[in-house]
Amino acid sequence: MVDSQTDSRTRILDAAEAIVQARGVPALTLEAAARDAGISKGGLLYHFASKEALLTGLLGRLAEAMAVDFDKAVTSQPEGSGRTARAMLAWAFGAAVPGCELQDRAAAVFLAAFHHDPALLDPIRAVFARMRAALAQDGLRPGAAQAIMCATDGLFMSHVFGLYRLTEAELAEVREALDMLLEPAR
Amino acid sequence: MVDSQTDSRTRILDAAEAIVQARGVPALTLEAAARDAGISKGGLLYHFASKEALLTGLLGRLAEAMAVDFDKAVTSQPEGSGRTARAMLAWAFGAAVPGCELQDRAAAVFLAAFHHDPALLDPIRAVFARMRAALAQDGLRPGAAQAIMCATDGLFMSHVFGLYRLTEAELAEVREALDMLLEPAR
DNA sequence: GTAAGTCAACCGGCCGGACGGTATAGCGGA
DNA sequence: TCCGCTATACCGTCCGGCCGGTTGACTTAC
Repeated sequence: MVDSQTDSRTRILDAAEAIVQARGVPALTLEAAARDAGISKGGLLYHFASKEALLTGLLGRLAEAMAVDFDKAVTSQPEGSGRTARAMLAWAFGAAVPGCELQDRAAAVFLAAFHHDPALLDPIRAVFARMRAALAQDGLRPGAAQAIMCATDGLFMSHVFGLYRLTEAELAEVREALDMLLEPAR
Repeated sequence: MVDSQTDSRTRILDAAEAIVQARGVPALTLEAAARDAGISKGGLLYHFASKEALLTGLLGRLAEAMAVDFDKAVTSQPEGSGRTARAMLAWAFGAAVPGCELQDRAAAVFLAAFHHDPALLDPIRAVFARMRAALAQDGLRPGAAQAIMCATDGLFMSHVFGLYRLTEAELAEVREALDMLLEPAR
């Protein structure tokens, strides 16, 4: 199920994410998470006093991972106009094809948390707000950066719900189209 | 809760959608749907033999409404290159601001159905596939039309999960940026 | 050095409640 | 009378949460 050795807390979180990914939100029960993490239900409840606490833990971890990952994408882009938007494109299209581990994790945590209580997504909302703030002063035409973010979010949603999946060729074409929006303010 | 007079079947579907919108997916129980539809649980089960049947009914209705609405948006656009993409923009941005009734309904049905069984979304997937097929032969630069669809889907997702909400001014800016992608193949 | 005490970590069984689904009886119009 | 529709009562299951108890490592006391 999940690597032993690592501390129980992260083993539980890993197991919970894996369950949602593999068997869906309804399958995420405290018993199942405990079992897959290799501990008893009581043991799980020692670390997370309620299901909500477990979900809060999942979200905190995800929000931090997303923020770190995104910041890394930004700093790896050359400075200048449209830096944040370029980072977002690189981030989204880099994650869309391969293991896209973070993408899958995000989808699972999103759905599980939202199902229990939409307010649990607040940490993620904060991350998105930060991204939007950075995009707003990116030096691009107003709206262009936000349009790029919407597009990457749309790709993410199509992935979450499995509505459609673009081939690599299609992805490249979409990216090429979005690159057009990167030209600085006219 | 829901208008009387109309036949029970649609009253039940309306009530189910309203419950999810108002109180979330977990609140959608057969009892609650029956009560809000002004009917007993047994009565509901006469019309929908199981919860899955109820969700299937919701999805069928939604898929048809979406297809009809989208086709209407297409035919109301002048013919020519990029017609489908223009329709999609008009559709999404027309629905993003006001009552956006269909948008809210879609969100509710999406979440409820996906939670029960992701395969239930197949009718919706068919609608999306039709849209993508229409976009692919829209006469635009390859990828531009799909990029527009991704952007509108992103707007939809931000709405579903309440991740962020654009002001009308921001929406107008985003649309202006996306309009740039409408220029015919270079 | 060892006995006593302490504390975090964990176990596993139990309970109350809710939900999906079934069974069966009742009602009103054609 | 028959049939479409509705109401009521009930069952089995499952899940979240709780609780008493256990282990083992580490400190302290003598």
